[in-house]
Amino acid sequence: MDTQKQGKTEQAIMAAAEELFLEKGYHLATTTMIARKAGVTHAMLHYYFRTKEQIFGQVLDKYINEIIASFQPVMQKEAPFWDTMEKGIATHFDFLAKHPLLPAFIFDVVRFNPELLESYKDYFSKTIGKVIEFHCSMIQAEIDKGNIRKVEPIQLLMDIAMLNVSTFMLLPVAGKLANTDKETIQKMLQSRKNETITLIKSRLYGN
Amino acid sequence: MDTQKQGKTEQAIMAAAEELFLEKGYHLATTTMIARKAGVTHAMLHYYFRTKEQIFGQVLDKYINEIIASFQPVMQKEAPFWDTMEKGIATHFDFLAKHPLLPAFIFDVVRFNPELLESYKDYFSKTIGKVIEFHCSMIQAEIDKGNIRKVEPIQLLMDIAMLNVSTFMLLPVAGKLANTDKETIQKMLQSRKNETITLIKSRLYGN
DNA sequence: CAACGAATTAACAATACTGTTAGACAAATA
DNA sequence: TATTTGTCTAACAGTATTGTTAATTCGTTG
Repeated sequence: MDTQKQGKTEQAIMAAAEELFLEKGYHLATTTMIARKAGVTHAMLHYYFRTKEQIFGQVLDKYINEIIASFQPVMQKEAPFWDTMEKGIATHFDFLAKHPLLPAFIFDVVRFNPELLESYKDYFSKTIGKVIEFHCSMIQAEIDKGNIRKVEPIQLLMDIAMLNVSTFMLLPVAGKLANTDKETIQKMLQSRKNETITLIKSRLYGN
Repeated sequence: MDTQKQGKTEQAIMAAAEELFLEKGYHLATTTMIARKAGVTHAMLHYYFRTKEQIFGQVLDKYINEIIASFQPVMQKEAPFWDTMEKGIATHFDFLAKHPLLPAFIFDVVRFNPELLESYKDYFSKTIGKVIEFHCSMIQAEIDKGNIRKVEPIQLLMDIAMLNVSTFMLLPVAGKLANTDKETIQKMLQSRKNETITLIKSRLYGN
């Protein structure tokens, strides 16, 4: 809300909080660590943000808005069906590539601080919900026209979301389990975009 | 290793630890909570298991062995290619259905206690690694025979793993974000098995 | 029954974390 | 210059956590 010009200290705390909360989640990122990373005493954190939950709430708010914003540019009706789908998949993928820690962050919140999400639920259904419905009816229409194979639209969207999210959330984990070096993982990540697009295309067109 | 007949108390602690570690991960499941759930004082936990890390290690060990065991029955060479693939997907899916919290548990360990996994890495490549290689060469052979479309075998296996794991790890989270009731989610979960099989089949055969 | 060992408890120690507060300091303001 | 205001620090309080230990109970066995 009041993200205008904060003082240097406040900004430093906020930046440190963002990094640490994304990396470690709510409980494992302590106010003391955040303060140390920001180069101030932990009293400053409480001075500016009152409580840990407050500052976490601000970080959460920022990223939820980013997520929701990232869903918007996908909906333009004029483009041909498959172009829209492909662009949707790619946009979703690219957003995740820019924020690879975000899925785990949200996952943690759902798991351990679900009450913090209550206030966003209306917001969700009015934004992301709309995007899902848009795509579902678009897919259904294309089925009705006989242009693609019969699929459950919501299942197809889940396929896409799962493949994209797991690419950034699970693939690196599997990589660590298998002792894969970072460059290899990076290359794998990149190759996933086309793989997902191809997979979904096969499902719809069988080629 | 010595999972023979433990005393009642030891078993109760172990059972409570399993539940809580799976539900909350290493850091958020406290020894005090585990003890309370087991109906004993927390001193008993230290009496039987010495440290929190020890008891966590035992839980981890148990589940890693279950995971590895679950990969084994998939490899029988005689069956036709697609039967083997389909059975592999279904087996993987069914195992996850039986242990829906396991992916998040392992995810947590990789994130927050990676040192505990070091000792398993050899074991991994000698078991799961073998299964992956087996399937990769099986897929490659089928491509060479011209029976299926050209795919990167490892990508296909990642598709399967991602789709199955996300079904149990991410779908319920999405459900909570969207306020979906439990029965609906349960039905969605079940429908995912066929969806994944169909999706992979399309990719390989285009029908 | 006596005695030994295992199981259990309650109390304690040490540490870490969140949050508060009194006071110091500095810069703008009157 | 004197005052006020916002910033910052150091110290503290309160709680929760992991782990220890001395004392106690309980069961088994000689």
